[in-house]
Amino acid sequence: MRRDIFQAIADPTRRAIITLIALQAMTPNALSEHFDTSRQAISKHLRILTECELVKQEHRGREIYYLLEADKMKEIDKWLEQFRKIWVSRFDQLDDVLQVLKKKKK
Amino acid sequence: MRRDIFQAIADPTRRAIITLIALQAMTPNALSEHFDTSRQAISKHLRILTECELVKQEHRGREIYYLLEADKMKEIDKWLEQFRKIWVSRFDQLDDVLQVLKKKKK
DNA sequence: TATATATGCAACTGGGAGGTTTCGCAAATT
DNA sequence: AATTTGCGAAACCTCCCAGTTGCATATATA
Repeated sequence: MRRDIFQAIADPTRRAIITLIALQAMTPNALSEHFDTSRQAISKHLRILTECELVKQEHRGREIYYLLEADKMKEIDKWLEQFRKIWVSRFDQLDDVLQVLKKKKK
Repeated sequence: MRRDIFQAIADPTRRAIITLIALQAMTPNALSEHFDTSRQAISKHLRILTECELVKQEHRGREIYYLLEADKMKEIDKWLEQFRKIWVSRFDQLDDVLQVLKKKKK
């Protein structure tokens, strides 16, 4: 079974879970109230997120709080890095154009 | 059919395609030589990437060059933004720790 | 004009993913 | 001790998705 972070964030429900627990740790029950699916379905999503180490458990009595491992998100950031260079060069090109226009004005 | 950028980059082959054409525009044939799948399979991936506006076509004779719409990648960057705040606060906490250590040294 | 090349599209297939329902276990409550 | 509550795991179902094969179309070449 493929289990990487990109596959994990592909599902909109999982992205919503991530956003929710980014604010504060939550239990599966509390989470499932925010969605139109069963608690078990949420649990499956949490299992996947856990396997990707995007999420961590914290047992408190019979409740399990899930909290975000925000650092793991940096992997996506890292992958985006290669494209940021392109964005920058685009901006550079735009700068060049603006420089030319400036000179013409003078 | 769901067609969003997160689902698009979930597939490792599509991520590789994106990385390849980020360097230079390529045809489906040229692309398929980099993979262990048929040209048609690559074409399907390109279709999905096109529908997500992650990729643009450029017809030259009977060849079709695919080039990256790098700006579209910013959408991922945008989604990551909400977690960057958490990274920053983590760094701040680390800074605090370092400050304390510094003071103790003095 | 006939052939080779580059590509997209349709039909089919197997496996995986997300959902539900049912069950069992552990902790809290009565 | 009996019951309620919170949770995960297993079994099952449906549907989507990535892959293949075969075919149609358009452009270049002989």
